[in-house]
Amino acid sequence: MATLRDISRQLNLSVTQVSRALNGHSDVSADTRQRVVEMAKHLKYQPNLTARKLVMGKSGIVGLVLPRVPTILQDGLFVQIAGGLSSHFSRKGKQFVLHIADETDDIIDVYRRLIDSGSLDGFVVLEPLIGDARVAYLRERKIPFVLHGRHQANPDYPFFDIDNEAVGYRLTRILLDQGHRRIAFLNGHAGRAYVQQRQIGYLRALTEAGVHPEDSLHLCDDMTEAFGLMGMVRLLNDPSHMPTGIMCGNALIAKGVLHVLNTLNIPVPGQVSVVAHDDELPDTRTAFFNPPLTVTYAPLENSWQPLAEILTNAVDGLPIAALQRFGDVTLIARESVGPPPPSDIVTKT
Amino acid sequence: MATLRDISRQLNLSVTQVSRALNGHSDVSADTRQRVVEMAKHLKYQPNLTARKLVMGKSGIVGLVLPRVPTILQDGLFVQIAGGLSSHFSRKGKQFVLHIADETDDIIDVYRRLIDSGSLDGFVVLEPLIGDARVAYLRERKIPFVLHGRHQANPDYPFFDIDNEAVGYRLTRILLDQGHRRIAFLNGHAGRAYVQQRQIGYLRALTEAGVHPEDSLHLCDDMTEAFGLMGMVRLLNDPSHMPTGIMCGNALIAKGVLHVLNTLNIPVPGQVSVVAHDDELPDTRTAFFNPPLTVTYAPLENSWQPLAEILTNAVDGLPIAALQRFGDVTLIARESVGPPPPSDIVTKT
DNA sequence: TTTGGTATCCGAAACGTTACGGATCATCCA
DNA sequence: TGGATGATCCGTAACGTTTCGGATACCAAA
Repeated sequence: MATLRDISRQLNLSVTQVSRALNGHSDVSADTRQRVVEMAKHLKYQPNLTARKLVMGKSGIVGLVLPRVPTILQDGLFVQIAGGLSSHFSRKGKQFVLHIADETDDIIDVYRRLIDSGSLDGFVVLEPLIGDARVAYLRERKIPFVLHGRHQANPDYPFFDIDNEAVGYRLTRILLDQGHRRIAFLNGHAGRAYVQQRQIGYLRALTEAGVHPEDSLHLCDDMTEAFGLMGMVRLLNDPSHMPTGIMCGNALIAKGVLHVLNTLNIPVPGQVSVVAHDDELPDTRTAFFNPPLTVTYAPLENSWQPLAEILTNAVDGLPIAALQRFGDVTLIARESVGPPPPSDIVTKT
Repeated sequence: MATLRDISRQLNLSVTQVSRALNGHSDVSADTRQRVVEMAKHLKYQPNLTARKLVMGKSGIVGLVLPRVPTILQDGLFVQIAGGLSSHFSRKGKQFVLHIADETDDIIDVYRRLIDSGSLDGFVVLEPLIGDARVAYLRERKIPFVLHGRHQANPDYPFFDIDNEAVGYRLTRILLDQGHRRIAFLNGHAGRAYVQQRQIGYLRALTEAGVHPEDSLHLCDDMTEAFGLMGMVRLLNDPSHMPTGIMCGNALIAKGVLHVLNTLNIPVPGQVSVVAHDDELPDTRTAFFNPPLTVTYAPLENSWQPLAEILTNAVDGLPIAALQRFGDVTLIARESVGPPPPSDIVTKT
């Protein structure tokens, strides 16, 4: 509860000078600064964020708005996201708040209220859609934000993303290089930008290899185990077109796919090879799948720190170049990939 | 971005009067008030919360601190809690923020930092332990808070709770009234206050009925389906003491219990009767259990509004009498309860 | 006419911080 | 020695709101 004024009186200094000392300004002597800092510690001084915000126009608080109906929030993921962002922001001296929007509210209205109330400096935006309305609104109002992912190829706004086209391309190439020609892709929900980008990579790899893409082999749905189950069943229903390679948009889908294959005693990778992208979702360890899964690996966990850094920089007004970053994707080869069965090789050549 | 000053200039009034008009004070004429309100609407005036809180000393923000390791956070529950509280608080004109504490941090330190930064007016405290350290700390610092549950019988702090002793008592009575004498209670984690209170109700009902409680029939563990499974298996391992009635602390436990009974083809309620307390956890509909479950019913969902109201009142300094409320518990009789098998009745009488 | 009351309004201060422009003093070079 | 330079400091204003005490005008009662 101590104020700058308290410190200044103890030290026979002006409030101004104390403020400058504490904020690391230049025209304050080393000696004075030290005395101020010590006295601040002694009096347990905590800057009053409210007052600071009133004069600076910034609150030091950033937020995340999530819809109440959790599409991405299976199991512990929600906590992981909120916790990860929260701790990295607090490390940067920012408060992070999470706002759960009522399902009945228009999401843009929620942002509008939050912005108008003037207590948030910026936002983290998750799961961008193609042509995302939130992005459009935040850009229009010139509110700092950072996108987890992108919603167009070369954006002029801050983002952290992995190269999803490369993910699609590499997964496809793993299978192509083994000789597979009929490769299915159980991708994510159609509206998502990264889904589209991965599809582009997938198609590019196929056409490069002279394989004509088949629409029936590219399935889009929510990235759940259920989709993996249903999708795999659907593929099996058309034996003549049965693919020999399966790409899964995430580990949950792969779980469903493998469940079906294991249940039907279809050998993996003897008859069908499976690869996936692995975000390292909670309780989903691809290393312990049956068989252990070959994946492109980019833990979501690695996103929180860059997102926090980028948004912090965006709020501080750094140039756009400092606000765009890519995350690493590594390839982990395990035991779920092999050449296609001989019969299929013959069929194709 | 319009300020009080803007309105006052348009209307040839003082800033003071505009403020008073907008805040419903008394000494402002009806005519003036109307003009002010209209002008405010016209200029899209939004009160600057920062300025307001600076002068009033309150931030209008309340919070919830949760540990990152989610004990209570199975699946969608977390979102339900945060969303429910959030929307009810915003209806009361308060902002609600959620803070996920790092698992490494001492929880009290987290509260300390949050309080010292001065941006939170009060807290919602969930899952109180017996002799809860958070409660002690908040009381010591005289920070408003509301407890979901109590951690002692007649507390002098704000809380919302159901009568857990009655829950224990009523569940036990349902079974006693049918003639059961060996009644097991798969209760919750031992440190929790409500667990203790339910145990008290359970014991009271038993002794009232002249039944001597057996320690081996009262099991405590986390309220999960796994506990239901394990607990039921444990009970079955001692056939001589096999209970004819099972009480479950929540629906998840009951799910596990019924899973075991169904798998072993033990008829419910023919051989064993099962009752539970039902919080209406996400994805857990006791009406559709096999058989449909007789429960004491008190949806968690009903807690968020009273909690928001009570904390709001506490922050506003209302007397303690206005800050303690009980939630309703209703009894829903379904098909999981019947008399014990004849052999057992004979044995007992 | 005076007094008192009531309804309506206003100016100034305060909340705690930062930004701006200027002040003071010693030092240094011409 | 005069004037410029740089280091260090300070007073004041500002952010937008609420509150406090007092002002004004009007009307009824004495």
